Amino acid sequence: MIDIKWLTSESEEGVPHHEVYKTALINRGGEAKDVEKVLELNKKRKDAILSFDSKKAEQNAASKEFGQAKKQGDDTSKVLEKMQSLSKEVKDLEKVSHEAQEEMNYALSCLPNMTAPDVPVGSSEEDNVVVSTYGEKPNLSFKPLEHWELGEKSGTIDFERAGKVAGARFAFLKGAGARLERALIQFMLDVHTQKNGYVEMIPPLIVNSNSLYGTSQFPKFKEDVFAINGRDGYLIPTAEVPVTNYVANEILKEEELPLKFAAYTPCFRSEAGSHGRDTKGLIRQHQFNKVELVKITHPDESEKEHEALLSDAERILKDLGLHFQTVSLCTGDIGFGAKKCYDINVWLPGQSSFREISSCSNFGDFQARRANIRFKSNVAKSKPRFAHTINGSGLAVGRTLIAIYENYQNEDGSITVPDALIPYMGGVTKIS
RNA sequence: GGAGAGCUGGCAGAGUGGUUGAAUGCACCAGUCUUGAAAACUGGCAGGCGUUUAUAGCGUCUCGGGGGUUCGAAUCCCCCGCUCUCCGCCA
Repeated sequence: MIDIKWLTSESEEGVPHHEVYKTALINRGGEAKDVEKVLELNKKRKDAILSFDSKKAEQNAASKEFGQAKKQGDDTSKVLEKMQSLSKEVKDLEKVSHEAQEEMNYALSCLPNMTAPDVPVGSSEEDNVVVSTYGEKPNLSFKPLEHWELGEKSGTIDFERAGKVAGARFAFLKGAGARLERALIQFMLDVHTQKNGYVEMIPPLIVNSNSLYGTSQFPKFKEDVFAINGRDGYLIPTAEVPVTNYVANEILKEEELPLKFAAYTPCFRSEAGSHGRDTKGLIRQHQFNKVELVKITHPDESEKEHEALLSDAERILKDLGLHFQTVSLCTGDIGFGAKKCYDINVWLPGQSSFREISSCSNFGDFQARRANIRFKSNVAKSKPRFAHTINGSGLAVGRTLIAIYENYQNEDGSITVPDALIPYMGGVTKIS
């Protein structure tokens, strides 16, 4: 959520912040009129609050008097009629004020976050900026296969039967393929908890609409999640939702920041609107496994913690010996709530392209405002402040499995297990 | 699924229609005392919104959430959520 107070104020140089925001919004592909609308609704809201407050003050004073008169046994029947009409007026004004606040809130909650100054300006994926590259393409002396070919050949990934059982965009992992998936989860969690200092968490896989609002999937992206019948419940599209909302509506102690959580969960996405994209293979599934990293930080530390989280995620790829690029997403490609975002794109020889395997975002206070995550220091009279939230995949497990299949494939269609995973594979060193 | 009890400030816990945003205790903060600490004592200590230069003042809202009754609701009524106890079922 954009801070409405910030939006309606001016910078020290006298530049109205709504103009600054408008520029940022246009860079993201938004429209300036959405900002105008919010400003207008905000004015309406303030007026409504003002008239309610003053009428209510009138009523409160009269009511107090009334109570005292009644206590003394005075005749109150004369004023009663006046009080009754006053009461009705107050109720009407209250309703108007509630509606005005909700209207403004809704419009405001549909505005994306303000991007950080160092986010590259651009209109699409093409304009993302590569900030670092690790490793090199594997030197394959044969024409590499795509991962689904390898999966089908080894009998470790079964799309066809998944279609029968569940429909499109599902898969069975089988035998050594399933084992590799499990090994990856274990490996990632071990690295993050033992080496990177995260606290492991297993969160609920079903959350309520409030939580989805808190992390800004709602109200704008409602169609992307699966709803549970008969209750206010949705399958999580990412562990970011339950784990970030873990501290929703809380005032944390300054000294306990940053909170660092690592959570493995399956993730569920309806993929509405992506028909025809990545229909083959494991790239885009309705259900996939992910190890998610979440940090709740002090505002002054969030940039630093964001960079650190990125390298925590990159570490997994380095340990697995995979070639990747880290890109800073441009204004046109960055997600709704992110202030700044890095994607890690891993090299897939079968597809002969880099594919996203992690997305690490700093949300600033955008989610914290919605989920009401605050912290306070012990210093006298210090006010609670909004924390910053950061999250990133560390990593998408299914896509990591793909990367291993394609990068570690042999000419006969078998896959060599990378060294880092051998302790987790129960003796399996080759998938065939 | 059935029956009952509850949900109040950071925590514990009073309060059952009229200056109650809320007693008290703990925690926390500031200070006095002390070589220092502890103890004791003194004072402070919820958040949102509006107005405002203001973390001053004033107004307003908030006692799980929403609605209702009333001149007036933490207190009465209805709906929803959650927690606990007992029974049933169950990995």
